[in-house]
Amino acid sequence: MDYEPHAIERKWQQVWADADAFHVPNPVSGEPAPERHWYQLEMLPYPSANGMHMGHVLNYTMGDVVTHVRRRSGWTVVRPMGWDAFGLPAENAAIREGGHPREITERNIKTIREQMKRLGWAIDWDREVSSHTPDYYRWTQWLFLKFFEHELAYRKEAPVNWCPNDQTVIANEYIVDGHCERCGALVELRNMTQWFFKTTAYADELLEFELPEGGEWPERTKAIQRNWIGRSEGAEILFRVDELDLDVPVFTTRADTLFGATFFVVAPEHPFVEAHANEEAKSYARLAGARRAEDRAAETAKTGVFTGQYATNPVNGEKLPVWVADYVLMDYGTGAIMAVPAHDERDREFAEAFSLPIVDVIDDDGKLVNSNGFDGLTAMDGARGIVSMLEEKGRGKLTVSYRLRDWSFSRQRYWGCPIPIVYCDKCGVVPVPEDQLPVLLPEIEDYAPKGKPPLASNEAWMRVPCPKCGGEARRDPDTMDTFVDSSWYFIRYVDPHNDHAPFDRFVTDYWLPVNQYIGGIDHTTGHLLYSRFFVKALNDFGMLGFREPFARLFHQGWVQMGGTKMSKTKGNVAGPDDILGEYGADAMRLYILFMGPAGEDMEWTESGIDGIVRFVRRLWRTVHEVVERAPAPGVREGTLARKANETIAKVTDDVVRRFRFHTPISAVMELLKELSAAPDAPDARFAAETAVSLIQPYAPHVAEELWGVLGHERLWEEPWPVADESQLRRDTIELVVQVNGKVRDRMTVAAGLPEDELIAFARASERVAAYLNGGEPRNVIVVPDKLVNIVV
RNA sequence: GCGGGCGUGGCGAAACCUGGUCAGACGCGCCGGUCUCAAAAACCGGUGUCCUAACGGACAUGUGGGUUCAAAUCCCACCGCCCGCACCA
Repeated sequence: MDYEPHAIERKWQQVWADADAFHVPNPVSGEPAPERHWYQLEMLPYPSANGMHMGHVLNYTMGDVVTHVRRRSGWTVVRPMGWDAFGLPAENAAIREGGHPREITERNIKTIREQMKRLGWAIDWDREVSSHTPDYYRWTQWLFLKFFEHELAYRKEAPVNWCPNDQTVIANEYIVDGHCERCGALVELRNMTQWFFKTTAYADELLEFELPEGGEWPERTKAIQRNWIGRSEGAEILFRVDELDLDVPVFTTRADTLFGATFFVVAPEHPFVEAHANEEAKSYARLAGARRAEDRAAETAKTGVFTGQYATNPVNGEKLPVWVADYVLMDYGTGAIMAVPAHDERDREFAEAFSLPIVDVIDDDGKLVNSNGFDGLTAMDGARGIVSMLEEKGRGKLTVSYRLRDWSFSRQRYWGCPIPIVYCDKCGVVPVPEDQLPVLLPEIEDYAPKGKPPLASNEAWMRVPCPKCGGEARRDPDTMDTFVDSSWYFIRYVDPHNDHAPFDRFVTDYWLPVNQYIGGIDHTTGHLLYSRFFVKALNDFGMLGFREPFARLFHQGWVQMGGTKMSKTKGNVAGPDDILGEYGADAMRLYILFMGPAGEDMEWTESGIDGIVRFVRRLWRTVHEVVERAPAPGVREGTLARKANETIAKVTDDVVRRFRFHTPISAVMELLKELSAAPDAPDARFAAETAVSLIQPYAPHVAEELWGVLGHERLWEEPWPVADESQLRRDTIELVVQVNGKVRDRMTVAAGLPEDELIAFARASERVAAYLNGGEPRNVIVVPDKLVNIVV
């Protein structure tokens, strides 16, 4: 019988579906639960119009291998799937091509779901959720209300990117070189009232990574998050503007250089400018303030204007001119700095551009000079001394500043989760009561923003009685950032049908935190950080029993084409359909994992697929040959059996401990090579069973079929093989004999010999004798059962 | 500038975690063979570099140094490449 992948794959996919093979029910409260349970999760996909690309195939196949190996090793594994279904691409497609974002999204979901099913992944489809359905976003809204209640969601004015031509807010992704990608107009900043999550309230804890037991995150991911949070310790110091009887605080990490401050700078957006600066400074600030920080930073030359005011240095009473300049950022520190041109590169550039004085206060040995009583101190001691002196006078204190900003999640778009808030002239900001959730996303005709969010044009939807006073009120026309949806999907996954709460505490206590999370490193400062924030907050609300969502984290490498990451705009996207059509799912799955280490970037090429196809055919042919020619089953000793046991040990260790997915395939290839050379050996049947069993997580369809050929059934439930330790031991070993660390001979000797006997063997070697030249060894090193090194 | 990572054949890579078996498993490609009228497929064999007719030998894991009886593997420095952040005071 020939190997026909498509027929086999259809057949087994149907069998698994009929058997509900990968569905895992939730534990029932009060009943004893299985001890070893595992939550296997890969980042949920966005339902793109192009279907899956190879990165998805890699990602989910890896998760699938882990799922199968864990399941068959006695773990209860939950492995759900869902859709990050809101978001801009579908809305833009609707504007461009007509249709409704929902229809577009659901069509895409259907396509990808079918691809996933064709790939035969062991997904518990009963748990499928999609963020755009009312029974999901109802709970997104409910959670938002909890954050609002706890004052972790709040409104404030903040600048957004605004395209003056299209009259719309635009996302960073759609800005190219400071211009609107669509129309080319220069993007401006415009202040709007927006919703924020108070992520900064958790800044210190987000730095901690107190992972659950067995948890491990890549060092680089933690480094990126730490860098993003950007904690720096310094001091806040008050400078007085005597004329105005006003204190203006600055943040500095270099209080030791305070005596070197020669001028003072505030950011263009600093309230000081509008209130106290001269006209020239005000007009400079207005212009600068309308430009995006990225554009401001792109300019190398320093610009700024003197405000006409002077601030007094609290340590020496010197009057420093107050400037406004766009190199000072409003949203870091206090938005004002003391400028020390002698010891700060940016301040120096500015001082040189505007001929401001430069005073050295740190000498070449790093000691303070020109600093009154502090001369001679090290920088650290100087800073400490200066700050404590100021503290006594009430003019300064130690403080910490963060780079992390609160998370702005208002989006002036249609295709997202409505914000369950109404605005009442009498009552102000009023949350929609829980029993009125969900606030349904209404059907509208036109998604194009015209100076206001699309929902704002829907008068019937916007007008709503105030939940508090019953008077006329209006809804919030914005929707939520899709990262809100994905900040808790992994919690909903474990209790997806719950219709009286977002999730049940008993169920989440059982499954969560996620044991193994797999996804792209590009989500480090977005989704991964937001999810950690959500979990910490929900824990503080008493809704969850843990504080970190993901115990182990793994990032797959990029599948690239032409040296760059696949992307639609570059047109270098490859999906699985061609390979699925030509060679089937098993070949696709094996091939994507065989390409190289899953954690490293790889260049997509089909050039190696032949090797995988040959391997599968050879497995097919060999198993059939073994069934015909090998004696009855039962023999588990011999050369092939030893190799089989070694392969079991290797595959298991690689997948479970090392998270390596390509080397196990090599190992099974080796086993198969030896097996195909002796298909009639007494232990051939055991070797064949082992090869089929070990390849099952990678190629479940053909493995299942061959398992049947070998006379068994339900391989997906078959216990994962365990290496027979007694078979791993060898009676003889190859003794390596080195002279001065170079291999000069090797010989087969009995295992377990004492050192002196090994030395005797080594010295008896003629080849070794030739290198010894009759001299006496200075030293002899023996590694039992391995080698003898003779040093002369 | 700050932070993280990677350098091994023609190519993807293995061995690095846990120092020890002439480094290069497994696969691609290439070369040769079997089969065929021929080709493809399939199967078998070869394939780091250099010297040699051969036997055999020398060299070889980005560069330099260190630790060690022994280094691709551990440590340090440098070079090259990649990624993240960045006028963050």
